[in-house]
Amino acid sequence: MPRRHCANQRLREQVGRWTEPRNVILDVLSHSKGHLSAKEIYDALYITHPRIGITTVYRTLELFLRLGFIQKVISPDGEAHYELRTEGNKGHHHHLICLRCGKIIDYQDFADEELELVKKTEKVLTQKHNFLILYHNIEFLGLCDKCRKDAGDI
Amino acid sequence: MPRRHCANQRLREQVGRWTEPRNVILDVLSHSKGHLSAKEIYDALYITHPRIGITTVYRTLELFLRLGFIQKVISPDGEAHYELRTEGNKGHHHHLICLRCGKIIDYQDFADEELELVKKTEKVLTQKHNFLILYHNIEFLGLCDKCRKDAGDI
DNA sequence: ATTATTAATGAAAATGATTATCATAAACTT
DNA sequence: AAGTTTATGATAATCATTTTCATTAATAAT
Repeated sequence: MPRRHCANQRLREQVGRWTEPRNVILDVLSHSKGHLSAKEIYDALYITHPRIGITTVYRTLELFLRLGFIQKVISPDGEAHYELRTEGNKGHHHHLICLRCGKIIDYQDFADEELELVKKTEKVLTQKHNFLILYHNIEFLGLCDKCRKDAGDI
Repeated sequence: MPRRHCANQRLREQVGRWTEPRNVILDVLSHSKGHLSAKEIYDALYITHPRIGITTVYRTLELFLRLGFIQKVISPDGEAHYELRTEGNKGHHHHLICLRCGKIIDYQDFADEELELVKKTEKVLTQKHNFLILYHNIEFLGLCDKCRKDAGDI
């Protein structure tokens, strides 16, 4: 388990045993900027750790999700992609998703208002629906630069 | 094809033939508030139109999506749900999604700022990434009222 | 340290949503 | 009414994700 987390009692309990596969999978996630699918993680792993099965990748991603280490983004075709969540609000970003090729672009240049608005909205919703909000996704869907050009056949 | 659309030349071309299945599927969508999965639509149909196959449901949803009649929301487990898109901004809403049971709650009480902010953000993003934004999703993920209570076993 | 206990792993099979195939049927055209 | 084209639906294929279960590795107990 990453050093910054192992002091956290609640996490320690949920984690159970911190194993090599978990270590390596976290490593792959932290050394790639993108939003990796389970398959992509498995492939990246396979080079150095061919013994690690894709089942473990799925199980580990589920664990990391529960622990809040990562975030899940589902692309338009329904495939799940995962990315590391950064500490605090540093690195927090939203997504631009291309409906044609599935490309995911991050953007981070929020207006200051954006964060405030989200906070405010969360508060209202929490009260009104008694919903415990853990995180949010904001995504803009459309066509990316490339696909705009060769999108005659949509 | 719904009367308000049949004057639209571009739509007419994309639609081709307006058939009974398409009519019925649109009907199911417009008579339910929720976010229906393909299976749910198929089941609803089956009572009155057992001859309509689930393949047609999928194909028709894809068509409606292309035409902009409906919107696709993918739940945390990756299953797609579809809902009618309303004219203009009436009925525009965002989602609260429960990570445990997958329940989707709509909310519509935006701050006025929300719409403005979205517009502003869209403009910035369009310019910066040359991305054509068609629509956006804002969703808050967490635990719903019910699941908060019996969530001991997460 | 060694053994016992328990949790994590991985191979293989199962699941389940979505897509592709293709022969048939329905809708338009002439 | 006959011919042409498009949509349909049954079936099979695909593909991401889950389940199952025997094996292995990590922690606890001795």
